[in-house]
Amino acid sequence: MDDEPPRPPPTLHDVAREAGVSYATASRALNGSARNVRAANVARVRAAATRLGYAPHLSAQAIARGSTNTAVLIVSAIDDPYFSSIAAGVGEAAEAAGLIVTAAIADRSPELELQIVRTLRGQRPRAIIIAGSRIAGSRTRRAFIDELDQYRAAGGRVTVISQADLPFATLSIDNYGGARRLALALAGLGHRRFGVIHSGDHLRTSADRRRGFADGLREAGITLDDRRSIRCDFTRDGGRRAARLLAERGTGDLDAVFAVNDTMAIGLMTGLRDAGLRPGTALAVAGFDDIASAADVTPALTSVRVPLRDIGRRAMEMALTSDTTEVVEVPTEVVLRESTAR
Amino acid sequence: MDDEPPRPPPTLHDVAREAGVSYATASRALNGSARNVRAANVARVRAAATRLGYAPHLSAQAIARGSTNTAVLIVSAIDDPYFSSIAAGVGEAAEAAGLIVTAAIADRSPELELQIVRTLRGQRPRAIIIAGSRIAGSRTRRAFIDELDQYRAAGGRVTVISQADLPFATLSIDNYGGARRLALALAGLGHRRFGVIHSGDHLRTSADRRRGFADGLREAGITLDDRRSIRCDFTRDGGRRAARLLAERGTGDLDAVFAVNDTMAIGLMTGLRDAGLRPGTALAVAGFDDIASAADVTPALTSVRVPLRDIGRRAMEMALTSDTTEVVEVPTEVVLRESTAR
DNA sequence: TTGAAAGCGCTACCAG
DNA sequence: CTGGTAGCGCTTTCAA
Repeated sequence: MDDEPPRPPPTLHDVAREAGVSYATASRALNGSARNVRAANVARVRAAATRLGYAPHLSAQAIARGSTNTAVLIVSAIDDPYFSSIAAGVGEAAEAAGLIVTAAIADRSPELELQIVRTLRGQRPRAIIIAGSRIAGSRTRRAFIDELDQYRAAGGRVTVISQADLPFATLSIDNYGGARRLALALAGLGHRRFGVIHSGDHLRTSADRRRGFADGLREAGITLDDRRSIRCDFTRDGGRRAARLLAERGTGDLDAVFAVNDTMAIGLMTGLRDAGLRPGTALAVAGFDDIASAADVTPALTSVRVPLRDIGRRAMEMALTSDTTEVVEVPTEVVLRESTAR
Repeated sequence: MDDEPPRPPPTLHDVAREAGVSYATASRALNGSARNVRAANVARVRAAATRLGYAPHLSAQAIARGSTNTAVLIVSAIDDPYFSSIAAGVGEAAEAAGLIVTAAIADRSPELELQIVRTLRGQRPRAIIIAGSRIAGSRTRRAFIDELDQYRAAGGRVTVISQADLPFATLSIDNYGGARRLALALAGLGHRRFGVIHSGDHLRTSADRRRGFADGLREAGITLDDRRSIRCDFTRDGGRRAARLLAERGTGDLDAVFAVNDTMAIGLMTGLRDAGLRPGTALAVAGFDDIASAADVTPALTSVRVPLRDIGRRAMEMALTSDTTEVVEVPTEVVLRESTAR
């Protein structure tokens, strides 16, 4: 019933006519330097715009001005506390800067991610923020860098989160150091026989955390036996699956497990419980990221704090200000809770 | 060191020249109907584009074509499992439809939300999806509806999630019914003296769930005493604060608490524990939404399942297909777990 | 302070 | 199949 043929939205032209002024004046009054327009006219134009429900065509503005008010954020998954916290920070900073955020989810493959960057570059955004990437060692790496270089050559800003191996401004999370200190702390608590739940070394974050953990243990005189590691998805369900495997193979040779992120660790805890093993008692568990849920599970999860929201905010700010390809190291902090021995 | 003056990105013109064909041919080969171009030329143009790192200016395309490939998603907070799950679904469907998603976070005020809709309408998106809104009873309501009506009059699609009181296509979550059935189930388990943790009735979702819960109890012959209700933020920390208040005033008159969403319920559980009260034992707790964490806390949280990701996906699909302002009711399902009596 | 008009990068129509 | 060109909605000189 409401199916009238779409009537095109009013243009600046319509507003000008309605207000009885010229096109140029209307433009100035609405979106330009209104101070160069007689007050009465400004009012007239504003009124006409409201009456008509005028909303400036952002694409037309972009093309005429030669610039946009857009920023692009690329994440691997938005329903993951790690990324959604970062996204919240990015959104906060974007709002402060008057930018609109376009979010892309690149959860499948490096190819898709490359494709996304290429497309989104076409938006001519002011900044591109890459949080979490599968590109690291992949075949697409070169093309990816080229794409972003081209973007930067045209005046675009790139900030990468956590991936210090790309030649762009980077907010580098100290994954290695955090994991290393976590290992030392756990050894200090008396844990000796460790397992690691990780996602394979193609995910840079997983690789760095695993390496840091192993090195920390080594410093404490403990050797990490790779046969006690389990590789699974970087997700809650990955963690659960790992728990099942662990339960099947028996946990007699373990007294603590480090999962390379909290989401996995929490899934692991639930999975252990399903298998009749009490996490924190039968087997200590530690994660990484210190997402909000870490403090809400029982026993509360030992983790390594990463100021994710803050990182998102700073990534946006860096993109907007820094000229260089500087690398800023974000410190991480071990947070001991009940899931590991006291 | 890398600070050369930005060289403007290559245009189609550059590509055409590089390929030795006309502007029009280049356009056709790249973004138009390539089948109307001799294969050799297509190849030449593609090669030139790659060589130059050409990416079509999306705004220019939008303006020339008169349409975009954009969809807009408005949420109240992205770092909240409720919204991020919906966002994941929206993203999934958007990708399938070849759309780019612009996400706006409207966490402050109805005014800001109105402002956002107005701005984003300027993007001329194909669809606007509103998930969670503070507009419901507010003063801005009329202006908000006008804004969206204008958008729709120009051929835009609007889908609202959960807010069945706006005159747009709606994916209505059965908040009332779910809460009502939850109340009946809890009464069936033997719980008698209930408290409710809510966020005030200006948040439609909170109001509906509270009302449904009260009505369900009434059917079971139980009267909900409003003095046992606590109003707090719609967040985890809101729930924690409620727990503190509850602990202070004493929980002697309660044997179960319903928090109007899981995030609050989980914060409540943590807060109770901090106060030395064992949730699920001293006091039963139930939530709403059945977010992933609900199954991961201990005791596992009784809740009402809402298929959030699915809702996001369907919202996008509805926006793209449905012509009408139909209202689709999404059923919810009570999930009993250990946080309530067995 | 105003209006006219030249673009911005691209699509699509019209001739050839 | 190809090239020329008139717009798309807006900003921003340039003159008046």
